Amino acid sequence: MDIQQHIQEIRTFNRFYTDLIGLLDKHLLNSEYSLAEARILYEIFTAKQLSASDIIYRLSIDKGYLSRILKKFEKEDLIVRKPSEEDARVSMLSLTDAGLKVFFGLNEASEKQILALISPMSIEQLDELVKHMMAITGLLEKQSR
Amino acid sequence: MDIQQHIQEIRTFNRFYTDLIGLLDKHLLNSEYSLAEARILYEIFTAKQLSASDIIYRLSIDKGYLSRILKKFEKEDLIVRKPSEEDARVSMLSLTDAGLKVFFGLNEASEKQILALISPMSIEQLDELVKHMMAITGLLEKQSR
DNA sequence: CAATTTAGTTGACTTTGTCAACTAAATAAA
DNA sequence: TTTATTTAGTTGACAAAGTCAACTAAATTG
Repeated sequence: MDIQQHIQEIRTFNRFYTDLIGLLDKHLLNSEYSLAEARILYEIFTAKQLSASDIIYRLSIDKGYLSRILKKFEKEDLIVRKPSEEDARVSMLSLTDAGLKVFFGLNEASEKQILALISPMSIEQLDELVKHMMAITGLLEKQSR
Repeated sequence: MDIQQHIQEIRTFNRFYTDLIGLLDKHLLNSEYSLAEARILYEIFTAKQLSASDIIYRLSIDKGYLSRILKKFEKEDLIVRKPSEEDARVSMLSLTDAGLKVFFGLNEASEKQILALISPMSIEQLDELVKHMMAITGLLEKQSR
Protein backbone atom coordinates (compact mmCIF):
# COMPACT_ATOMS: atom_id res chain seq x y z
CA MET A 1 0.00 0.00 0.00
CA ASP A 2 1.65 3.26 -1.08
CA ILE A 3 1.33 6.87 0.00
CA GLN A 4 -0.95 7.85 -2.87
CA GLN A 5 -3.55 5.31 -1.84
CA HIS A 6 -3.40 6.62 1.67
CA ILE A 7 -4.05 10.15 0.53
CA GLN A 8 -7.37 9.02 -0.85
CA GLU A 9 -8.36 7.35 2.37
CA ILE A 10 -7.21 10.18 4.53
CA ARG A 11 -10.27 12.08 3.35
CA THR A 12 -12.26 10.23 5.95
CA PHE A 13 -9.92 11.70 8.51
CA ASN A 14 -11.09 15.11 7.44
CA ARG A 15 -14.62 14.18 8.41
CA PHE A 16 -13.44 12.75 11.67
CA TYR A 17 -11.70 15.86 12.83
CA THR A 18 -14.42 18.27 11.86
CA ASP A 19 -16.77 16.08 13.89
CA LEU A 20 -14.36 16.29 16.80
CA ILE A 21 -14.32 20.04 16.52
CA GLY A 22 -18.10 20.00 16.70
CA LEU A 23 -17.96 17.94 19.86
CA LEU A 24 -15.41 20.17 21.50
CA ASP A 25 -17.34 23.27 20.51
CA LYS A 26 -20.49 21.90 22.03
CA HIS A 27 -18.86 20.98 25.30
CA LEU A 28 -17.17 24.35 25.66
CA LEU A 29 -20.54 26.02 25.06
CA ASN A 30 -21.65 24.76 28.46
CA SER A 31 -18.52 26.03 30.15
CA GLU A 32 -17.75 29.67 30.74
CA TYR A 33 -14.50 29.47 28.75
CA SER A 34 -13.87 29.81 25.04
CA LEU A 35 -11.76 27.44 22.98
CA ALA A 36 -8.96 30.02 22.88
CA GLU A 37 -9.06 30.34 26.66
CA ALA A 38 -8.97 26.58 27.12
CA ARG A 39 -5.98 26.33 24.79
CA ILE A 40 -4.17 29.13 26.63
CA LEU A 41 -4.71 27.42 29.98
CA TYR A 42 -3.38 24.24 28.41
CA GLU A 43 -0.20 25.98 27.28
CA ILE A 44 0.39 27.55 30.69
CA PHE A 45 -0.25 24.22 32.37
CA THR A 46 2.12 22.17 30.22
CA ALA A 47 5.03 24.62 30.10
CA LYS A 48 6.89 25.16 33.33
CA GLN A 49 7.84 28.72 32.40
CA LEU A 50 6.37 30.68 29.55
CA SER A 51 5.69 34.23 28.48
CA ALA A 52 2.81 35.77 26.56
CA SER A 53 5.02 35.81 23.46
CA ASP A 54 5.47 32.04 23.72
CA ILE A 55 1.69 31.60 23.66
CA ILE A 56 1.36 33.94 20.69
CA TYR A 57 3.95 31.87 18.85
CA ARG A 58 2.43 28.50 19.74
CA LEU A 59 -1.23 29.30 19.17
CA SER A 60 -0.90 31.99 16.44
CA ILE A 61 -3.17 34.23 18.44
CA ASP A 62 -3.40 38.03 18.25
CA LYS A 63 -1.37 39.72 20.96
CA GLY A 64 -4.06 42.24 21.83
CA TYR A 65 -6.59 39.46 22.26
CA LEU A 66 -4.19 37.44 24.39
CA SER A 67 -3.38 40.47 26.51
CA ARG A 68 -7.04 40.89 27.40
CA ILE A 69 -7.57 37.19 28.14
CA LEU A 70 -4.54 37.15 30.45
CA LYS A 71 -5.84 40.26 32.18
CA LYS A 72 -9.17 38.51 32.75
CA PHE A 73 -7.43 35.35 33.99
CA GLU A 74 -5.42 37.45 36.39
CA LYS A 75 -8.53 39.21 37.68
CA GLU A 76 -10.16 35.80 38.24
CA ASP A 77 -6.98 34.64 40.03
CA LEU A 78 -6.40 31.81 37.57
CA ILE A 79 -2.85 32.87 36.77
CA VAL A 80 0.01 34.87 38.27
CA ARG A 81 2.62 36.88 36.40
CA LYS A 82 6.17 37.08 37.67
CA PRO A 83 8.57 39.48 35.96
CA SER A 84 11.31 37.60 34.16
CA GLU A 85 14.76 37.88 35.72
CA GLU A 86 16.46 38.20 32.34
CA ASP A 87 14.14 40.76 30.82
CA ALA A 88 11.99 43.15 32.84
CA ARG A 89 9.57 43.61 29.94
CA VAL A 90 8.58 39.94 30.07
CA SER A 91 6.18 38.32 32.55
CA MET A 92 6.42 34.61 33.23
CA LEU A 93 3.01 32.97 33.60
CA SER A 94 1.85 30.17 35.85
CA LEU A 95 -1.47 28.75 37.05
CA THR A 96 -2.69 29.37 40.58
CA ASP A 97 -4.52 26.63 42.46
CA ALA A 98 -7.78 28.08 41.19
CA GLY A 99 -6.35 28.04 37.66
CA LEU A 100 -5.35 24.42 37.99
CA LYS A 101 -8.85 23.59 39.18
CA VAL A 102 -10.43 25.28 36.17
CA PHE A 103 -7.97 23.63 33.82
CA PHE A 104 -8.63 20.16 35.21
CA GLY A 105 -12.36 20.78 35.08
CA LEU A 106 -12.21 21.70 31.39
CA ASN A 107 -9.95 18.78 30.66
CA GLU A 108 -12.13 16.30 32.47
CA ALA A 109 -15.20 17.49 30.60
CA SER A 110 -13.56 17.11 27.21
CA GLU A 111 -12.21 13.72 28.20
CA LYS A 112 -15.76 12.66 28.97
CA GLN A 113 -16.78 13.67 25.47
CA ILE A 114 -13.91 11.74 23.97
CA LEU A 115 -14.70 8.71 26.07
CA ALA A 116 -18.32 8.77 24.94
CA LEU A 117 -16.96 8.80 21.42
CA ILE A 118 -14.60 5.88 21.77
CA SER A 119 -16.18 3.76 24.49
CA PRO A 120 -18.12 1.57 22.04
CA MET A 121 -14.79 0.45 20.53
CA SER A 122 -13.14 -2.81 21.48
CA ILE A 123 -10.07 -3.00 23.73
CA GLU A 124 -7.97 -3.93 20.72
CA GLN A 125 -9.13 -0.93 18.75
CA LEU A 126 -8.49 1.31 21.74
CA ASP A 127 -4.99 -0.07 22.12
CA GLU A 128 -4.08 0.82 18.59
CA LEU A 129 -5.87 4.16 18.67
CA VAL A 130 -3.97 5.29 21.73
CA LYS A 131 -0.68 4.10 20.23
CA HIS A 132 -1.20 6.13 17.10
CA MET A 133 -2.56 9.18 18.81
CA MET A 134 0.61 9.25 20.83
CA ALA A 135 2.69 8.88 17.70
CA ILE A 136 0.99 11.87 16.13
CA THR A 137 1.23 13.86 19.33
CA GLY A 138 4.98 13.35 19.34
CA LEU A 139 5.00 14.40 15.74
CA LEU A 140 3.22 17.64 16.49
CA GLU A 141 5.75 18.44 19.21
CA LYS A 142 8.55 17.99 16.69
CA GLN A 143 6.88 20.24 14.13
CA SER A 144 6.19 23.09 16.56
CA ARG A 145 9.91 23.57 17.23
CA MET B 1 -4.68 -3.57 29.23
CA ASP B 2 -8.02 -2.39 30.62
CA ILE B 3 -10.23 0.63 30.01
CA GLN B 4 -9.00 2.54 33.06
CA GLN B 5 -5.46 2.52 31.81
CA HIS B 6 -6.63 3.75 28.46
CA ILE B 7 -8.45 6.66 30.03
CA GLN B 8 -5.17 7.88 31.39
CA GLU B 9 -3.47 7.66 28.04
CA ILE B 10 -6.31 9.22 26.16
CA ARG B 11 -5.24 12.54 27.64
CA THR B 12 -2.64 12.75 24.91
CA PHE B 13 -5.50 12.57 22.45
CA ASN B 14 -6.83 15.76 23.94
CA ARG B 15 -3.62 17.52 23.02
CA PHE B 16 -3.68 16.00 19.57
CA TYR B 17 -7.07 17.27 18.67
CA THR B 18 -6.63 20.76 20.01
CA ASP B 19 -3.48 20.94 17.88
CA LEU B 20 -5.48 19.79 14.87
CA ILE B 21 -8.03 22.50 15.52
CA GLY B 22 -5.21 25.00 15.59
CA LEU B 23 -3.98 23.75 12.24
CA LEU B 24 -7.41 23.86 10.68
CA ASP B 25 -8.04 27.33 12.07
CA LYS B 26 -4.81 28.60 10.60
CA HIS B 27 -5.51 27.17 7.17
CA LEU B 28 -9.03 28.57 7.09
CA LEU B 29 -7.62 31.98 8.00
CA ASN B 30 -6.10 32.15 4.54
CA SER B 31 -9.33 31.17 2.83
CA GLU B 32 -12.35 33.40 2.61
CA TYR B 33 -14.54 30.88 4.42
CA SER B 34 -15.06 30.29 8.12
CA LEU B 35 -14.98 26.92 9.82
CA ALA B 36 -18.77 26.98 10.12
CA GLU B 37 -19.10 27.68 6.41
CA ALA B 38 -16.70 24.87 5.53
CA ARG B 39 -18.67 22.47 7.70
CA ILE B 40 -21.96 23.53 6.14
CA LEU B 41 -20.58 22.97 2.64
CA TYR B 42 -19.40 19.57 3.80
CA GLU B 43 -22.88 18.64 4.99
CA ILE B 44 -24.52 19.76 1.78
CA PHE B 45 -21.91 17.90 -0.24
CA THR B 46 -22.23 14.58 1.58
CA ALA B 47 -26.02 14.46 1.87
CA LYS B 48 -27.95 13.96 -1.31
CA GLN B 49 -30.96 15.85 -0.04
CA LEU B 50 -31.00 18.00 3.04
CA SER B 51 -32.77 20.98 4.52
CA ALA B 52 -31.55 23.83 6.69
CA SER B 53 -33.08 22.07 9.71
CA ASP B 54 -30.94 19.02 9.01
CA ILE B 55 -27.84 21.18 9.15
CA ILE B 56 -29.00 22.82 12.37
CA TYR B 57 -29.47 19.39 13.88
CA ARG B 58 -26.16 17.98 12.68
CA LEU B 59 -23.93 20.94 13.45
CA SER B 60 -25.82 22.42 16.44
CA ILE B 61 -25.68 25.80 14.80
CA ASP B 62 -28.02 28.75 15.41
CA LYS B 63 -30.77 28.96 12.83
CA GLY B 64 -30.47 32.70 12.32
CA TYR B 65 -26.77 32.36 11.69
CA LEU B 66 -27.32 29.48 9.27
CA SER B 67 -30.02 31.41 7.47
CA ARG B 68 -27.61 34.24 6.77
CA ILE B 69 -24.81 31.93 5.65
CA LEU B 70 -27.14 30.12 3.25
CA LYS B 71 -28.32 33.47 1.91
CA LYS B 72 -24.71 34.44 1.27
CA PHE B 73 -23.98 31.07 -0.38
CA GLU B 74 -27.00 31.55 -2.61
CA LYS B 75 -25.89 35.04 -3.57
CA GLU B 76 -22.45 33.67 -4.46
CA ASP B 77 -24.13 30.89 -6.47
CA LEU B 78 -22.59 28.15 -4.36
CA ILE B 79 -25.91 26.49 -3.56
CA VAL B 80 -29.44 26.25 -4.94
CA ARG B 81 -32.63 25.81 -2.95
CA LYS B 82 -35.48 23.74 -4.30
CA PRO B 83 -38.78 23.72 -2.42
CA SER B 84 -39.46 20.31 -0.92
CA GLU B 85 -42.29 18.39 -2.55
CA GLU B 86 -43.60 17.09 0.77
CA ASP B 87 -43.46 20.37 2.67
CA ALA B 88 -43.58 23.78 1.01
CA ARG B 89 -41.94 25.44 4.02
CA VAL B 90 -38.79 23.42 3.49
CA SER B 91 -36.04 24.10 0.94
CA MET B 92 -33.80 21.27 -0.18
CA LEU B 93 -30.19 22.34 -0.61
CA SER B 94 -27.58 21.28 -3.11
CA LEU B 95 -24.21 22.53 -4.34
CA THR B 96 -23.87 24.19 -7.74
CA ASP B 97 -20.79 23.56 -9.86
CA ALA B 98 -19.25 26.67 -8.31
CA GLY B 99 -20.14 25.33 -4.86
CA LEU B 100 -18.49 22.01 -5.63
CA LYS B 101 -15.39 23.84 -6.76
CA VAL B 102 -15.19 25.85 -3.54
CA PHE B 103 -15.83 22.75 -1.48
CA PHE B 104 -13.09 20.76 -3.21
CA GLY B 105 -10.71 23.68 -2.87
CA LEU B 106 -11.26 23.88 0.88
CA ASN B 107 -10.98 20.14 1.22
CA GLU B 108 -7.78 19.96 -0.76
CA ALA B 109 -6.22 22.69 1.34
CA SER B 110 -7.04 20.97 4.60
CA GLU B 111 -5.82 17.66 3.22
CA LYS B 112 -2.51 19.31 2.50
CA GLN B 113 -2.27 20.37 6.13
CA ILE B 114 -3.09 16.89 7.31
CA LEU B 115 -0.57 15.38 4.93
CA ALA B 116 2.15 17.68 6.21
CA LEU B 117 1.24 16.44 9.66
CA ILE B 118 1.36 12.73 8.91
CA SER B 119 3.87 12.48 6.07
CA PRO B 120 6.86 11.84 8.35
CA MET B 121 5.14 8.66 9.56
CA SER B 122 6.01 5.24 8.20
CA ILE B 123 3.76 3.33 5.82
CA GLU B 124 2.90 0.90 8.60
CA GLN B 125 1.87 3.70 10.93
CA LEU B 126 -0.21 5.26 8.19
CA ASP B 127 -1.95 1.97 7.50
CA GLU B 128 -3.08 1.64 11.05
CA LEU B 129 -3.93 5.30 11.43
CA VAL B 130 -6.23 5.23 8.43
CA LYS B 131 -7.86 2.03 9.63
CA HIS B 132 -8.71 3.52 12.99
CA MET B 133 -9.75 6.88 11.69
CA MET B 134 -12.26 5.07 9.54
CA ALA B 135 -13.47 3.08 12.51
CA ILE B 136 -14.10 6.27 14.46
CA THR B 137 -15.71 7.94 11.49
CA GLY B 138 -18.19 5.09 11.27
CA LEU B 139 -18.74 5.45 14.97
CA LEU B 140 -19.56 9.12 14.69
CA GLU B 141 -22.11 8.39 11.99
CA LYS B 142 -23.80 5.94 14.33
CA GLN B 143 -23.88 8.43 17.22
CA SER B 144 -25.36 11.25 15.19
CA ARG B 145 -28.52 9.25 14.49
C1' DC C 1 -61.85 26.04 10.08
C1' DA C 2 -59.46 27.62 14.39
C1' DA C 3 -55.30 26.64 17.21
C1' DT C 4 -50.82 25.10 17.40
C1' DT C 5 -46.53 23.69 15.58
C1' DT C 6 -42.59 24.07 12.38
C1' DA C 7 -39.24 26.27 8.77
C1' DG C 8 -37.03 30.02 7.91
C1' DT C 9 -35.95 35.32 8.07
C1' DT C 10 -34.66 39.54 10.25
C1' DG C 11 -33.12 43.14 13.72
C1' DA C 12 -30.64 43.92 17.75
C1' DC C 13 -27.34 42.18 20.39
C1' DT C 14 -22.96 39.63 22.59
C1' DT C 15 -18.78 37.35 22.07
C1' DT C 16 -14.66 36.50 19.72
C1' DG C 17 -10.86 38.07 17.45
C1' DT C 18 -7.94 41.73 14.65
C1' DC C 19 -5.37 45.95 13.65
C1' DA C 20 -2.79 49.83 14.55
C1' DA C 21 -1.15 53.30 17.67
C1' DC C 22 0.91 53.65 21.87
C1' DT C 23 4.14 53.06 26.41
C1' DA C 24 8.02 51.24 28.58
C1' DA C 25 11.96 48.56 28.91
C1' DA C 26 16.11 46.41 26.43
C1' DT C 27 19.61 46.27 23.15
C1' DA C 28 22.73 48.26 19.56
C1' DA C 29 25.36 51.91 17.66
C1' DA C 30 27.54 56.38 17.86
C1' DT D 1 26.60 57.87 27.51
C1' DT D 2 23.09 59.13 24.78
C1' DT D 3 20.53 58.38 20.64
C1' DA D 4 18.17 55.01 17.68
C1' DT D 5 16.01 50.70 17.14
C1' DT D 6 13.85 46.66 18.58
C1' DT D 7 10.75 43.97 21.60
C1' DA D 8 6.86 43.00 25.19
C1' DG D 9 2.71 44.19 26.27
C1' DT D 10 -1.64 47.39 26.58
C1' DT D 11 -5.45 49.89 24.74
C1' DG D 12 -9.15 51.88 21.59
C1' DA D 13 -11.65 51.22 17.60
C1' DC D 14 -13.23 47.98 14.75
C1' DA D 15 -14.71 43.47 12.11
C1' DA D 16 -16.24 38.85 12.16
C1' DA D 17 -18.69 35.12 14.29
C1' DG D 18 -22.54 33.66 16.60
C1' DT D 19 -27.03 34.13 19.62
C1' DC D 20 -31.70 35.47 20.90
C1' DA D 21 -36.24 36.72 20.31
C1' DA D 22 -39.90 38.49 17.49
C1' DC D 23 -41.84 37.74 13.31
C1' DT D 24 -44.09 35.55 8.65
C1' DA D 25 -45.89 31.83 6.26
C1' DA D 26 -46.98 27.25 5.53
C1' DA D 27 -48.33 22.64 7.73
C1' DT D 28 -50.50 19.86 11.01
C1' DT D 29 -53.77 18.78 14.76
C1' DG D 30 -58.20 18.79 16.73
